Amino acid sequence: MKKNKDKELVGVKEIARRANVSIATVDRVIHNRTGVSVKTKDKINAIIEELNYQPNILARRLASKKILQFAALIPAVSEETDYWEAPLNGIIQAEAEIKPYGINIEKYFFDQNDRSSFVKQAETVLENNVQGVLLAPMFIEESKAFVEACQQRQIPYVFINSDIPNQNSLCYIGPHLYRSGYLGAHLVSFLVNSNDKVLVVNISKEIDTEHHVLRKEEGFRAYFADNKKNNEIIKTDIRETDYLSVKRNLIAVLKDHHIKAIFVTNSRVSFVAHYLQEANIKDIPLVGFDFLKENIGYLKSGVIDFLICQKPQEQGYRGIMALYNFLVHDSVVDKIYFMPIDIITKENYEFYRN
Amino acid sequence: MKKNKDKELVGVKEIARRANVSIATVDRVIHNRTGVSVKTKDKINAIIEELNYQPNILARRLASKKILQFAALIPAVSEETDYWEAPLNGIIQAEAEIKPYGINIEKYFFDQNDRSSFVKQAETVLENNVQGVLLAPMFIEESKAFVEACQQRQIPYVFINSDIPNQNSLCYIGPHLYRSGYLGAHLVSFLVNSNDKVLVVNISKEIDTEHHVLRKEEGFRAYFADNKKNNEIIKTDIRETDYLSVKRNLIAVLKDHHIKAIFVTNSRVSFVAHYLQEANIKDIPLVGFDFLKENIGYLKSGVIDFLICQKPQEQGYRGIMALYNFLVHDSVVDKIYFMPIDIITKENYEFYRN
DNA sequence: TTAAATAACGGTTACGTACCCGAAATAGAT
DNA sequence: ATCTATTTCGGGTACGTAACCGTTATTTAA
Repeated sequence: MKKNKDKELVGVKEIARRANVSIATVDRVIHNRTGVSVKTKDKINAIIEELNYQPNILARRLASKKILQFAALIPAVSEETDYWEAPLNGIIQAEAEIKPYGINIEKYFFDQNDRSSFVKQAETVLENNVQGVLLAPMFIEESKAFVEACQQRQIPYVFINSDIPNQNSLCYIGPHLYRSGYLGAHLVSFLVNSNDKVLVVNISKEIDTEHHVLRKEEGFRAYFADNKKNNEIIKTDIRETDYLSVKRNLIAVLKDHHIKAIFVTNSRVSFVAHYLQEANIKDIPLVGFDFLKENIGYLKSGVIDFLICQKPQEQGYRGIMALYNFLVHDSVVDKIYFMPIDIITKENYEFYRN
Repeated sequence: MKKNKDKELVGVKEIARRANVSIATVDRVIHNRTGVSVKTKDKINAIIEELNYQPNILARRLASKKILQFAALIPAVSEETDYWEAPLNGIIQAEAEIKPYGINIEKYFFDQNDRSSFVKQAETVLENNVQGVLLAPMFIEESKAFVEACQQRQIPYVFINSDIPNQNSLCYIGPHLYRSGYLGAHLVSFLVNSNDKVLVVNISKEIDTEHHVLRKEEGFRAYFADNKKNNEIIKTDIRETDYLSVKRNLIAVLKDHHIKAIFVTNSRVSFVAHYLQEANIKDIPLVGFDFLKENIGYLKSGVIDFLICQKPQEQGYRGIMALYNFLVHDSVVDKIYFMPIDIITKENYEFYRN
């Protein structure tokens, strides 16, 4: 079974010749359109199989003037957090890369704090008939409804940043939340002694539905349990995302407990850092998430010791490329692609790429 | 100055029409071939400028049957270390991605311990006239000679894994050695107390010329100096890369000094781990480099605490893509692309991509 | 002045695929 | 058997660019 390296320039023309039919007929079976008898269809398929025919993508995309339309349905960058700037940049990067090959990407932004804005944008996506969708399924039920509509229209869709299992998505690209919390605990354990009290801080308007926050905390606690560390773990939920609320809450908790390290389960860690700096508290190590500008600032100044990051930009990039590879090269894509769990410190942040 | 979004389908035909010349003439000035008067040439160039003409890559690569030949000149995977398997995989990955667009990559392997094998392979590259070269310039002088030959032939070349500055390479893609040693020291500092003795281990046949090893040690020491830590830093150079030599050396050093942590400056850290395990030494933390199978084994079992890694696979991938983007899309590429300095632990290694 | 060489350019085909349009073959209806 | 549908298929053009080859205009040499 030797490879036919140099012989791999078989095209529809050769297939047509061997099958004693015209190019048009071959084209019909390739795109399994109607108008071909079963007999010739089988014959042509056999030849395609035998020759291991690979369509020339260049010629294909050149000939078919149609350009593929992708939709990216993600949260808008808000004043609250510019986290979503990163995935957006990844999407833009992918767009630049595959635009020459006839792909266009339309972005649809919704408000993370407003379910209805998601629904509205989702409807717009369906109206502008697109061939592929990338979305951040933050609102579970609404997302389920949306992807069902996609399924009916045979539109493939990929999830990024958080997953909804068993929804027939083309794939999920994002973090393993539990394990990132687990790693967070590992890092914290470097910074405390046994029996030191540790504080977990959740800052989110919708803590109960935000699986991000919940699963990370779960992983965090699991680490201490698994490693038989008996540090006491205090926890505080802060449901208002403005600085003053965070501050008020922290003052109360730190007064009640002699905390030796703080773990913040999301990117709002900069609020905590802000408070620690303001209160001139220097002996409480701080670990949090995400490569945001403010967070990096506190990392540089030493207020934050570790940031855990999961390449949000690459998530956007890979999400688009998954659609592209599936639709254009029709290659198979991994159902789940967990992003690496990166550890950012003062010493390596300048080399990090989100 | 509004973008001409929908109007971006100007081709040579339109240019020819506006310039009152034939398509062929336009083609001549685009590829600045001879046979065009200065006057018409200028006119056509002006129109190209004005219309912001972007050649259609699909049509271009389809029409010009010529396929670009790239050469990858890297060390062979040896029994000593399979480090170079990773860059090779990255190269193969890039190859698969751009093969449909008419790029072929020939791999040339040399023996890291044999300069002459490098020279020989380099000559072969020059004979098989290629359009772009990716190389690991391990042997400085020989590499300089080679890239000079490339320059004469107008062949662009990129360095990976280690750099030789001021050699007009298209770019360098690889680690910042000094900073990775610096980070290594930071990690070690988590594992020791002040005044603990720390051991630096260099394992390499050519320590004096291996800037990898040297610059990392430099960065390592700098961290302790910068942070006013007065841990004593012992250092041992092991110039034989077999396990027994390493073991003998370690026994001697550990007997003379009361070492509290070990930092190995390259991927041979598994030898040290092997010894620590064999000797049943469990209280000496170990930090080293690279995501190799043996290293990961010791990371899992807890003998190695941290691995620092710089995505060798991605280095290969990006190196090829730099050539591709330069030659096919003629886009500008960054002169230097430092890889992120990744921290691998027991908790996140499964998600790491080399 | 004429032939020859060179410069400047146009016509045309080819690349591999998509798809329209019409022709031939077959089937069905009367 | 004749006529109309329908199925099945081939011819041909288009996509945007590359490059060969031939033609005309211009210059140089003899």
